[in-house]
Amino acid sequence: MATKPSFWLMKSEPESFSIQDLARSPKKTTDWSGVRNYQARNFMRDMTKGDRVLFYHSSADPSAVVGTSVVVKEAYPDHTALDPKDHHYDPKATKEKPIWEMVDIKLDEIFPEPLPLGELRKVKALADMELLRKGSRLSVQPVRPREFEVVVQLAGQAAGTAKRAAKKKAAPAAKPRKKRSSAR
DNA sequence: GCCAACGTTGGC
DNA sequence: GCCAACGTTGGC
Repeated sequence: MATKPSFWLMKSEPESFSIQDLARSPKKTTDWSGVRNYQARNFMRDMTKGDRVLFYHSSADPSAVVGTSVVVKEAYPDHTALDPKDHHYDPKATKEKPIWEMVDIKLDEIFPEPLPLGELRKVKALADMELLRKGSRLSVQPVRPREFEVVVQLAGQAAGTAKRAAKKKAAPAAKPRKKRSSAR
């Protein structure tokens, strides 16, 4: 690839399409139809194959970054804009001028533990993230490489913490060990 | 081109 | 369910 991969964040309400839905999709891939915001569309036009995407659950309990995915198909017309029966139908769109576009993304990983918005706000290195800006509503947004890296790293840490907590919880149920002299 | 009214998003 | 922050629409 000519350029380095870029990094993005895409929002979805888990009620309509969750990362678990993505995991169950054929080839763990979905098209990102239904975006009806020009800025978000323009960002999708900037995407190239191999770009990495943070998957975010909005209006969730709690809202959180829940995993990562990869762009596998670059922007092409969003056919749902042409379908009068579709919820995202746009009467201004035509076959010649589709207006709206979408990309395909494929699941990379589901984080062992979601990273809630509240946790992300505590992290200094993420202070400039678009997602954390007051009143930010962009459903498709760029993420700095550094921010992407930090989020993925945090997800790894959170997983470790959760594992240790689970172990601790399970420990009291375990049989008390017979003491024996250690050779060490 | 201005701007009020309206609709939507999304955290809380 | 509330409401702040936006984006869009349409009258003028």
